[in-house]
Amino acid sequence: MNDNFNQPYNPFETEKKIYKKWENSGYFNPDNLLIPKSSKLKAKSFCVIMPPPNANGSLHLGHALMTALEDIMIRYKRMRGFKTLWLPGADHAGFETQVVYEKKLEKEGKSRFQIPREKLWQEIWDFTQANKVVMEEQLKRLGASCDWSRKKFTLDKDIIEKTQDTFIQMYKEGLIYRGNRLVNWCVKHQTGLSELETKHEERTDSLYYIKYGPITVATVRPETIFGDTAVAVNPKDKRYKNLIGKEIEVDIAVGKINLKVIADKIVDIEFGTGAVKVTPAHDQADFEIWQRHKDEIDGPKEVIDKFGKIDLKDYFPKNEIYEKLQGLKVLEARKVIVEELQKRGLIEKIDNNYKHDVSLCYKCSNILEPRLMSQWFVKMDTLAKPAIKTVEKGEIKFIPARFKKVYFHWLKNIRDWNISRQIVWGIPIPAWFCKDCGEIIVSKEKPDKCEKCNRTNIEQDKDVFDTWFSSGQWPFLTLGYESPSKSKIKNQKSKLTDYEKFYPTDVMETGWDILFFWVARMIMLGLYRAGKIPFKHVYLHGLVRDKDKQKMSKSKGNVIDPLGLVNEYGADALRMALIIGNTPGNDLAFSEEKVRGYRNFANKIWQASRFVLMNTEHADLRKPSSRLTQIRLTAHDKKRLKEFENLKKSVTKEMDSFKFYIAGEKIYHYFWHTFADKIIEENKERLKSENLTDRQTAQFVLLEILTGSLKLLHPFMPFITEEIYQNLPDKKSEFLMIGEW
RNA sequence: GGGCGAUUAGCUCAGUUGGUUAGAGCGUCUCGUUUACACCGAGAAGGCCGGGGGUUCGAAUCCCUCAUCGCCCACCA
Repeated sequence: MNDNFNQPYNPFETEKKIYKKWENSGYFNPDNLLIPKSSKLKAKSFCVIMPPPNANGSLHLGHALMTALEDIMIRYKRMRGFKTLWLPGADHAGFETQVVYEKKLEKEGKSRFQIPREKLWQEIWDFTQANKVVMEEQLKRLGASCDWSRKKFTLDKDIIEKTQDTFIQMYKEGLIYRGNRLVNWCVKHQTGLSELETKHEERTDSLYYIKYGPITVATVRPETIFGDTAVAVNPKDKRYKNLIGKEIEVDIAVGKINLKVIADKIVDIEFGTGAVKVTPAHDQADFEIWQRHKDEIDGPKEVIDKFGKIDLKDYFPKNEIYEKLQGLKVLEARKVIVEELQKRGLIEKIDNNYKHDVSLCYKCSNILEPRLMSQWFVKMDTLAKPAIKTVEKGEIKFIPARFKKVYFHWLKNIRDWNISRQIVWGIPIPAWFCKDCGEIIVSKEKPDKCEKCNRTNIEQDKDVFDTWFSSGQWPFLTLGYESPSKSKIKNQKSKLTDYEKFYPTDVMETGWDILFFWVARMIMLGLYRAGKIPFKHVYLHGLVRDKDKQKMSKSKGNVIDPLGLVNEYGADALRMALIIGNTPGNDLAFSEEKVRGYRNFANKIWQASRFVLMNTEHADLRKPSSRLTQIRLTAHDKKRLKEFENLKKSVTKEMDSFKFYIAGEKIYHYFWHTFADKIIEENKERLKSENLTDRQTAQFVLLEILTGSLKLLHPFMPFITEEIYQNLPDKKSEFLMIGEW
């Protein structure tokens, strides 16, 4: 018995040692993998692009789940003889990271608005680089068998350039336009957001009924009346029939304005008074009403500034009321204007129990202020159609399949995508503006002069891309996609590129919560730019919750650090706890007890292996010739071996259909309750036997099943299985990691 | 307002196209110091498979309906 087998099993030292060995072996890199001669699969490839974790903190349990799932797929395919690539990376995560960094600054009593652009950018760069190092170490501790030689960052030079190329190409083809539209503006973070970055919450507010001359309108936002440009009613509403098309004089305290009454079918006759004030600059629905009635009514009048404060200077002369309101925040202004209107007897009634939804910033939960801004938009309908089709045709499969419906619904109702962000942390938009004539020039390099007026007063768009615009291109960018013209020249003679070998990738494994943010956009952008789907399968895992099914959050104090668990119980145990009983698409109730249970299992594997090896090391099983002559399998032995073969088949089947939670449980159950509890027990007598044949037959059976079991277990519990394999008397390959399944 | 999911043992969940007495882990209880393992072994208790109706020789599984919970989407001021 060799000294390596201390007990109980100690994962801490073993796991670090084993990972180093793997890493030094080079077998994480598919280029170094030899395809076994016996494999019928030849040089088939298998590729998973890791969802790049945000480089703004350390890994949480969700990342550990992602790592476990993907590593299982990768290790399984590698053992099945595929040229297997798992490509790691990290995401600069624009807005997310900037918010994290801002919070850090706030704690130090600083504000990002006081730091010059370039300096802030450099600070966040250093911050993310430091985080990347930590994250990579953590991935290694979890056993991730990814190819570090190919790791990518979303701000790598080539990624930035190719992201910008896509933008330029889309602009040229009319898929991207600059539009002056209402965007979701976060007053705190001072940036616009896409509709996916908003959340909705029900609020109880007051609904004010305000007299607009002969008409009474109902509104929750009386402070926007300064920006009114019309009153809308439903064309079928008899009450207002003779007012449609006429102008009415409205007293709005700060002055009097004339508003045209228009008919629009969006107005609900039943709601309120059936009449709506139209404020195109500060309400999405009103903006759209204006677009339908451009000829009849005035356009947007902005009376709220980017800080969420009232600004009347462009539209009203200074007077007493003006002075009271100017510069007030929205909610304060609301009080003041209501008071003033009440004084004038213009408030008909107030419903204080009005329930409605408000849009909030998904990060800070402040109410979003719709604001009129010039931004870059991606026209989505053209991109969405092929993305729908390819899933309908089954070229991309969802696991679980029900997410297809959610995907279709979103794509069929998709709205144009605002990709401009008013932050510093991100990929610069390759666009330039002529300060003299306003011409827009889309180009990576600064143009010498304006294409239109020939003057040289040119400045770059200060905005950066929505982070999902770059990560949406991740699969083909990380694999080194080159546009066809370039790649032709380059590869006439040379070997296949990664892109040619691995794209489309095989599986995209990620959380269902970013189905729209990321998965849908990768499909659209992959089809658009590379002309091919980015992946064949989408495996969506759920959220890791605490044992009471509560969402883990810092404020609740129920966050569990995966590395703490790795240190205490080992990565193998943590991986099992995350995988078993966890079906795709469903959230997981996670508890430390579960990890402890699988730590016990790891020890079980250790002890059983120890027993088998203790009883075989002097058996001289190393020489096949002696083995063959001394072994006589009984009917029962054959039954046991057959039983294992059946297990292997069934586990293989589950692995191939992405049912890792079942595969893992089957092998777990077999190893503990069949191999350890039954097979070892029933062979103890024979191991003590005087009869050499009996003894060696028992040794053979135990060793055979142990080795096979280690293989089946390896994708799930890579460390302990490799460590034991290294101590086996006759191992066929250098590592279990590249052993034949 | 649309849509999705869930409801199975005390807890967390499986149950693949309908097919014997419905499974696992954890927990509970009883027994056991058999030299691989107490991070263990042997055994046990525990379920009108949310309610109601239907299809079927047969339903946890298919259909309808109701209830409760969770989630996503949506420009009703």
